[in-house]
Amino acid sequence: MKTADPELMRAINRFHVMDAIRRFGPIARVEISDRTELSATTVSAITAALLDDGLIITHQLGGIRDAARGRPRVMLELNPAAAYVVGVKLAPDQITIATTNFRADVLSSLMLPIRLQRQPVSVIADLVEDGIRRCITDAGLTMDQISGVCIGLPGVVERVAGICRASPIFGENDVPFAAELTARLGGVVATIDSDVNLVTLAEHWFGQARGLDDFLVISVELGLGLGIMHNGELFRGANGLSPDLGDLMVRPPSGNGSARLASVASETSILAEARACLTGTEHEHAFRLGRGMEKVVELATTREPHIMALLEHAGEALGFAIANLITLFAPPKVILAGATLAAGDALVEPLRRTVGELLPPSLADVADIVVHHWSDDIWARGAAAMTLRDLYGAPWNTTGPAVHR
Amino acid sequence: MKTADPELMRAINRFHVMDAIRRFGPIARVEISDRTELSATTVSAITAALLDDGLIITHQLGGIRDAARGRPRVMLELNPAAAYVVGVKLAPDQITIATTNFRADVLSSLMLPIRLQRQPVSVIADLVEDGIRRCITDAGLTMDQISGVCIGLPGVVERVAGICRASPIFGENDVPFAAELTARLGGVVATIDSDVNLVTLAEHWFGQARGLDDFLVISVELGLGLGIMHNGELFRGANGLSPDLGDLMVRPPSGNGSARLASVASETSILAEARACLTGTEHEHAFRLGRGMEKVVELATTREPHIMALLEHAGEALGFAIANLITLFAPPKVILAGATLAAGDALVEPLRRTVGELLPPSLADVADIVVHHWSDDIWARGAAAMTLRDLYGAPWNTTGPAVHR
DNA sequence: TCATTTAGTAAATGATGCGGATTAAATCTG
DNA sequence: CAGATTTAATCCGCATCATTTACTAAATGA
Repeated sequence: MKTADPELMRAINRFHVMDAIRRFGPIARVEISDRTELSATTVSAITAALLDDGLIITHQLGGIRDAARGRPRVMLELNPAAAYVVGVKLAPDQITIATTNFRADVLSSLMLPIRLQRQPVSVIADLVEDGIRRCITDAGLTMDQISGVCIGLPGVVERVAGICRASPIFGENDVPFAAELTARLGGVVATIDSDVNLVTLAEHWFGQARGLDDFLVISVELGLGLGIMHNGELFRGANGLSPDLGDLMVRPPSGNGSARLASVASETSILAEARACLTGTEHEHAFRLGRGMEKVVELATTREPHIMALLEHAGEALGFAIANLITLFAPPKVILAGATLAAGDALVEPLRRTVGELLPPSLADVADIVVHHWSDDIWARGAAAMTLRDLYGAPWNTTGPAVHR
Repeated sequence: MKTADPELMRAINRFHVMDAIRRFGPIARVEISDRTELSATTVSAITAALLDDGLIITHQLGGIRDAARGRPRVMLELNPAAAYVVGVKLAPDQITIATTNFRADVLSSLMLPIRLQRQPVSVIADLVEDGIRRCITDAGLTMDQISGVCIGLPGVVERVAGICRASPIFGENDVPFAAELTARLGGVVATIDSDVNLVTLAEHWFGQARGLDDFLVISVELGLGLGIMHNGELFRGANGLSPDLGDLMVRPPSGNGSARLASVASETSILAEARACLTGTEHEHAFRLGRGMEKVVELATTREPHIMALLEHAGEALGFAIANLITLFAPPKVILAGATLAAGDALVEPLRRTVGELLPPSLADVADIVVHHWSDDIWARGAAAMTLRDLYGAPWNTTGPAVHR
């Protein structure tokens, strides 16, 4: 049970101030005071401590002066150099890594197209470690300047325990991957999280859901993921487990029995089916080269009937699941993200149609379904943001209960 | 944005102390101090204020003395007479009302078997008002002693706005039922909430989920409801909407297309189908008398094939939905509640089997599915508890930031 | 009777947020 | 160009609160 003492008070208010500075860029103390509804005095005290700790910096010449009179505002912003973090995104066929500063600006990024599946955990950890070290060097930094590393991966992840319960990446279950990496990074703490949670946070911080406190993110990649933002907080299941959307059961395309969503609508299943129905055609070659998805996208633009039917089934299955999620959460926005969405309307149109058909009338218009095409390193940026989020809220150095120096 | 000030601190700690007293019955200050991790002094101060306000009372003669030496503990407990509240549960065919004291002990209860469907809102409000007044009188109280009224009803309810978005009870949507009743009760504030939320809270306070901070409640009555307890808090969708489980889409029994869960597994649908397949038999009469569910239960015990098949379909559909919910929330416990469960294993066994079949292996054992048969007035007790919960947390009289008198 | 033990309270201390007065730094005005 | 005005930020004093330390209360045990 968290007991409320003055220290907690300070921590809460400090977080609010940090959050306002992060969200509203260079911002004057008065405006922080307005937005947070804290008194000017309190804001002054907190920002003084933050400046003292080097977490924020002043930015004289405020630029736009709203009223031409009076003492000019001193703008405050995050000190980009206050901390550096690394974000990693693991996908079955590629590792993406990004180094960012305290403002979540990407300083360097790295993409390693490596097939991770079937590799032992230690090999994967080695690859990630090498990539992280390389990426840090690329950014002109050294390991001891790094405040934290966050690794996002598909599947069921228990963040607080640092354990990956199940993932297409690992052959085994219950992999303590956070500890595995922390051990390799010489004192730098690594955390893990579900990859969708990272996109969800990224959407909240930089993306289409800025300022929106309730929304869902559906990631459609080799696996399927669900991120839930609820009341401005990432929703995690009991024990901090992240749900795996692919494990949801849906109405199958054959119209008979039931099927796991992952077996109908994930990139993995789409590729497998596409390959099956294109065997013996001129297109088969692309699948052997690992260029299957490009071929599917290409054939979708030419409206190849088999592919269209296949994508329609996938879209309908996703629509079924999403309709149920909207029924449960009534979110004002649903964001679709992930590489598979390159297939475009052939996938998304049946999805929207199915959601429209299945949603109860009372919820017909609550959710705005949007597609967000993102570059790969943004996922890694989301991972970095996850670490920064902890740093912002952490009892930082002396910013805590006023250690006198 | 909620700013943290000393007053908030006090409110939080006061709530923790109240919660400890509520949960652990007669309890000494030392033990509160242990459990809440607040200092003995703080507990002393807070309990003094609570005593002063009459919210708790001392209970000398502590009873069991753990160590035979030392100054005896003074036990504290909720003052039953500190406040009285009324809980109401609306079902399509009956109104249940209960008056409780501050400890949520039921003082009087009332059950009105009235068919509410198709009645105009004002008529329903009149009926509820009359029932409330009657129930208060039965408890030996008067209206001005009542601190609050909470009405639970099936469907989609927006608690904070006091609006029922959609319900089988009302013919219309967006009914401002809370305002409707508050206007009739002469100053006593009425709130509304989804009926499952009330059971969920009741399970958390008095039921099978005491001390459990994550669990789901599935209510199977004329309608279907879902209650979610997450991190010790009732989970509500965006805008404070409560989800309606009946609107979820499931795999239909015919194995083709998809169907709304309510059309397969609610008591309404079960009765309709049972009536259809029993037309022309000796059993038909029971349905005309409105005794359909009793007849279904009776036939289930004799394993009548039609009924068994029907209940099996319903159980499978529920299992499908519940498997998906477990995938999403990974709750350690799922509680099934509601009148329809009287059908027993004919319904519950297929449900368990389906959940077992559909759950991904990684989640196979996380959730314990239990059935809870409850009497009707317990639902109303849950409604009362919902009001008490607000009272416990409210800035009470002078217990707030020390108004000097 | 008096030491011992446990429960509960009082006084002192320090952290915190807030309101009102004050200072700082610019523009406006005559 | 000097003083008035305006807006931003800070200083000072106060009230609240939780905590630590010392103390009192009320029982048992020797």
